[in-house]
Amino acid sequence: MTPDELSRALVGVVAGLVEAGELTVPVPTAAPVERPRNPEHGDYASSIALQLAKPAGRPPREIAELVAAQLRAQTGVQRVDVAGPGFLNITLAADALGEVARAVVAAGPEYARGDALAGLHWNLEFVSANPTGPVTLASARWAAVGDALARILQAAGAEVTTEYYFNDHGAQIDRFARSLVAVAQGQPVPEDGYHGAYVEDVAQAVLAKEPDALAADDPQEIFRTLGVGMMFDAVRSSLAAFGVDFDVWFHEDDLHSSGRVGQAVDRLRAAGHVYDFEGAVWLRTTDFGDDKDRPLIRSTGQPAYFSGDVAYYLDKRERGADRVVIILGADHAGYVSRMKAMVAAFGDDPEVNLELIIGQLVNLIRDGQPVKMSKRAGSVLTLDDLVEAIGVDAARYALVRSSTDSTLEVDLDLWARKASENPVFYVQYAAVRAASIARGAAEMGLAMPASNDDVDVSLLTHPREQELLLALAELPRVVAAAAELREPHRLARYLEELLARSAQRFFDECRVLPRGDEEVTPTTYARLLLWQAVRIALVTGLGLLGVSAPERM
RNA sequence: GCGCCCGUAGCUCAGCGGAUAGAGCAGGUGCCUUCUAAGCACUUGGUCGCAGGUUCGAGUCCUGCCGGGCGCACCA
Repeated sequence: MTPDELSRALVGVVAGLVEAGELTVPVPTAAPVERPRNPEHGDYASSIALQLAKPAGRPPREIAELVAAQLRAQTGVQRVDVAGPGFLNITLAADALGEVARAVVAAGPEYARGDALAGLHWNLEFVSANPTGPVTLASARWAAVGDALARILQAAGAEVTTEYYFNDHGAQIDRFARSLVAVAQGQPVPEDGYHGAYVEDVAQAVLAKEPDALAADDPQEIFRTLGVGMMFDAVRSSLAAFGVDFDVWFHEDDLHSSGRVGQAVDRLRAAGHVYDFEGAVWLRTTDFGDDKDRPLIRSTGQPAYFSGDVAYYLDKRERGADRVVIILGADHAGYVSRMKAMVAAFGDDPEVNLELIIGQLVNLIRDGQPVKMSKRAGSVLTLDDLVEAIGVDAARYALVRSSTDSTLEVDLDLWARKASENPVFYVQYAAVRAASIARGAAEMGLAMPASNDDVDVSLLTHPREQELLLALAELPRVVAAAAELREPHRLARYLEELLARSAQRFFDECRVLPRGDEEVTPTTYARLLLWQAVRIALVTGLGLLGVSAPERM
């Protein structure tokens, strides 16, 4: 019996009591089912009686007793106690709990899937850095989080399109091009230009391709086109090495050249939210809660950066996105109100159609000291540097395992270690042990029964087995919660603190394969089935985070 | 000054209104002729920043303070 099934059973019990006239309350759509912290409080606890007390106008313990009496009659429920102010402490029968292992193996990778977000099309944009330099450490966090979130939303039933928005239009690009030209001419980079060592590399690469570039009519245009193209390739290649690809690589320039920026502005003007002032065109975002109005077209006639955002949002909606999600760094927190206002100006609901995830920054620690970053000197730490230092799996896991609301410290020494104190190693090692046992069984010629239905899962009564089964039962709920809250770190924490930990403890206390002349028993098969379930859950869970689960290490 | 985020064990961090607040690291102590000890167990360590409020119940929600991070352009 899974927690979801138990929740439905509780709702059914309440409905029955209402129908029988023993309880007068609106029947809830779902009943809370939690894993109690204290194991003495059973496998699961429900506060349903506490929540019904008020609408029923009766003491919670009295309601709890009514529900408990009915719940005890359910198959799979071994014991129900009323505790404290009115909690129901529920213990499942061993066979009902053991069925979880069979269910996981039967479902395979589908076990983690749900349908909570089915029917909605999500557009998820992340990273979206200017093509004026390598992918930075901060962007790396959004690559890891965004990619994991996309996988998790899909696992929750959503249709997801991932997008990268190249800001390849406007002043920053011009500065980049001027920097390339300056370097190519052997002159110092302009004050407002780009100073990293890579600028030299790109400039040389442009010259290698177009040796006469500097003598052309418009050298800056050649350096702009070729240089930006090279940065596109560099960004895509860094992300690909990180295991991140996008469904759509969107170019800001397309919005301008195709006229969609103009169309979006016209549409807002027709809706009455645009005005002209001192030669510039403004969106009256203050009508929708912004601090000040924002320019769409500058008095120079050049479109302001914001106009691209406006047209891009409209474009996403017109391409079918019900929910537009954008992951941004904390340095863009100031954009939230104008973006929300723009959504409202289009007549959409800013609380529904646009979601901005503002994530905090990343700091690196090496030898116990912060790794210093100086953008000015160009010594910005990059995604490539991080991958080189600790590898893709550790990098992705480290970047995804904390709430995006918290600034993140990544201790390079810790994440490079091949030991259990390294969280990603710990989780992967649990999966390796599962694989190792399956290999051992195969080498012994130990074949599972023809059907998993013939495995007696009621034999899984050891405390470590029960703990592990309860952990396995949580996976679908954890994935659903991570999707609904847009918090992939919940899945990582579940994997290391609950699933892998339970598996390691199970490994330590419960021998599976027979030694020497020991007999193969029904328990052997039950445990092999349990390990199969664990491996599936770990591989699936790590997969949703974009982290591999090796067969051996 | 205004806005957003954070403040939980010595350190790094979990904890979508539930019972006696958790994990890893660091400190202390045990367990390897046994499926990978690349592991496990035990143990030390908390005024959940402070003060009010909401309610059956607050680390969690609200208000105000204190401390830290990031923003506050006709830049992108």
